[in-house]
Amino acid sequence: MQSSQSNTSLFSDADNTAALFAEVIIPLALPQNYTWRIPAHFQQSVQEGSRVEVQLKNKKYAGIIKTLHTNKPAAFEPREIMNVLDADPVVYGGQLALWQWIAGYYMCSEGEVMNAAVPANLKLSSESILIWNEEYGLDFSNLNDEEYLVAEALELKKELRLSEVQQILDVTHVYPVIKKLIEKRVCYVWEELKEKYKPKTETYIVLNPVYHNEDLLARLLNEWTKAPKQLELMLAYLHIIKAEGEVTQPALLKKANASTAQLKGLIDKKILVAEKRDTSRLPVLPKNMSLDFTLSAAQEAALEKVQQSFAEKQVCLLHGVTASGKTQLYIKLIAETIARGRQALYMLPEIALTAQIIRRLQKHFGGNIAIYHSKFNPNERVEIWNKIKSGEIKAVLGARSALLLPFKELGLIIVDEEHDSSYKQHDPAPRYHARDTAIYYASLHQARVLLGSATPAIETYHNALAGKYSLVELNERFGEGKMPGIEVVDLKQVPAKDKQKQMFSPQMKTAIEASLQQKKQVIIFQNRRGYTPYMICSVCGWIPQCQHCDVTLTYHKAKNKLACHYCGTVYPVINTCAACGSHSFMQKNFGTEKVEEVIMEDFPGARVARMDYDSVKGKHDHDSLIKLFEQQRVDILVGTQMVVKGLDFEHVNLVGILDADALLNFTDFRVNERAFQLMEQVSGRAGRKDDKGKVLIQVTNVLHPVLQFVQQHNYRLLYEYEITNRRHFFYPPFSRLIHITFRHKEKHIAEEAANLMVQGLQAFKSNISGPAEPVVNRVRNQYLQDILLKLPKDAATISNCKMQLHQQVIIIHTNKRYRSVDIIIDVDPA
DNA sequence: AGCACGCCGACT
DNA sequence: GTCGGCGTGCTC
Repeated sequence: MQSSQSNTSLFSDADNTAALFAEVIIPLALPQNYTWRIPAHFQQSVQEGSRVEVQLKNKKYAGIIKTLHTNKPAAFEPREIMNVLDADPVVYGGQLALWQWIAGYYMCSEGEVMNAAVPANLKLSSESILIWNEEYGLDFSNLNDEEYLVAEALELKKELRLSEVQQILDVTHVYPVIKKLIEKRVCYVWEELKEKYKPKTETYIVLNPVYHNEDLLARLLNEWTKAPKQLELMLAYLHIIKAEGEVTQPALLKKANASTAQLKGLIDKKILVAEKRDTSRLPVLPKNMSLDFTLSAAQEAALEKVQQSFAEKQVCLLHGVTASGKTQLYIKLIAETIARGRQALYMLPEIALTAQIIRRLQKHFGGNIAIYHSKFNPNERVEIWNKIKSGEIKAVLGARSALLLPFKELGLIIVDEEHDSSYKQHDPAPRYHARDTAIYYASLHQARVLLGSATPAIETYHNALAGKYSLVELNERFGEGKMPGIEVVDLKQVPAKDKQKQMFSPQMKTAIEASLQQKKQVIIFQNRRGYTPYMICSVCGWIPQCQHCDVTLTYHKAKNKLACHYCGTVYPVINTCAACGSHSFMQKNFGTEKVEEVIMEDFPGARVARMDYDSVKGKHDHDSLIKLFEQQRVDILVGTQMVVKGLDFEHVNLVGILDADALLNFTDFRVNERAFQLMEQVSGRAGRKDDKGKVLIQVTNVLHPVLQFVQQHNYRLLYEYEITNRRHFFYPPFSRLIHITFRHKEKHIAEEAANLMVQGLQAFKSNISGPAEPVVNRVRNQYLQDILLKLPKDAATISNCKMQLHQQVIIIHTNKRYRSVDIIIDVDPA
């Protein structure tokens, strides 16, 4: 990694070599990139995309060179770079261009993008080390207590890391004390930049080359006198090496059943040599590919359509029902991309990256495919990074962050479960949407994007119908798979003997019993966690709400607590009405916790498990619960929408949706879209080959259009319904409304910002023609920044804010505590 | 991200 | 008075 400085003698800094400068990306949220000078002796070794060691303020960083140029900055005198860290660039120009676009589009710094893209072990920053000043002597009389403590430790150990000083002192006092110590010349500071990536090494045992001469070797063995154990080991070694070609130290010792001392003896006698070699941390799989399956006629036709569409359009939406075998299409397309000599990226939402899909891909692509997601450790990441950069790895299966890997020649990006909201990164910048970013990336590099989903996001579907993307439908289940029959149970028809017992209609009960009897499995879907979604005072109707969110509090029976499902605050159970003082509350509705309890009462023989946010905390919980269910060690799985992410279960033949009204009774169109997606996805879990299965939907509003669409499995109808029945459309294909939230802890400042925004947008409004999608982007990119600059001095904090674009909602927030002002602006030109 | 500097309220 | 919290500005 360290570059050589061997050309130093060829160039002197006084040489008339043209002055060279570098714009460097530092992995920090800096307002812009800064420029360093390249001293003459580095001019041969620097390249765009390489890491350089630079000093910024008092710290050293490994930054990445974005551009090299000869324009000397007029406003300041650039410092010199201190070192070139890479002989070869760590990223290609393609990545740098993508970073720039992400930074611009999602309003963050390129450094923040770099932070998200580059493995931690490649983006080092310095650690301060205090070095004892030998000339100081031992006179500690002019030091105070804290200074004395550090000085004493320093005198003993000669140097201290910052973290060690923090252990000695109260954390808040570290810097002032160090400052004093430096002033008093007790010590000085050294900034150390360390390469964190360490290759993994293994010790190989090789024969001293001298004994490659057969005669010499024979004589050595024949004339062997002492140490019979060593001779034994020696013979074993020769045997193994003949069979296997090479052998590592632990393997040798194990196979020869020998001790380290015996081996050491042979090494000391210079007969054998121990050699440390770098090895890979990644599993080594054979690099052969096997595509040992055939596509059905429907799949074959869809594949052909996709391939044709790529000739004219960059992006293709593959709209295929659950279990239609989309993955097999992907595998064919990946193989084809590799055959063309380009790389392929297969993206999945993190939660869907299960062992099952990983094994499946590895079976077909062996060592040509790498897996990449947030659970890999930093060293492994560096190795994957380098292998992708070199082109050794041809395909990657990963979560959204895999998009930022240094692909050399990416030819195909598959975005599976394209509608999944976890493609949008929310919290740390860059707040990018991996699907949209993939599409941009493809346009930069003539790659193709395949979006796959059984329930496409409405904006994707719109783009497909509008002709921006091509559209391929796959409406048939693969193999003998049949679509489940969907039955709606009208809860109004269920006799209301006991309101509480309406959880399961007689139809639902019969169906569950039938499934259990057939030794099949059941999924019960209720999209509310907890025990009781809200409690209501039976005297005055008061409902406990969260102090921060105005959201009703859900009762959790296991924890015996009330919880806000919006902000997560937990409250003790309230027994007294805050409005009238009564002690009588009614529990309203039911969540998964209660469903589980009722099932255990009603179906005593059945094994029940619950899958929701509360029951599966760690990632392993999710995996192991899925495994349990897969192995049929659970009969009934109760869960929230979590049950739809993950896998196809072979033995499920009944899916029950207990309270579809909870999904349907919203006015917001975006929620209808989600309701549809959820119901469609849940329905897709039912039925397989031999048994087409059944979906039972309990609902009061049986005539709800979304419900009817679910029954017909027709997304297009939903889409048209949404257009013709416009409601609150905060969304580009239809919407001219922009919803912006301003947040600041001083409400009047948020209001002021909102007012300025309104003025700006109104000025903008007269220029609008055509669809609103570009309008939103222009407003955001152009006006928002102007507005922030125009804010009064009093509101200067706003200019320091972070902006987050989520779909078309722009949230501006500063600190943890804030008040918000929402504005909804109609930018329709009419 | 760090770190310095300046402002303001809370204390020996 | 001054200590320490937080808000703000700056880094080639």
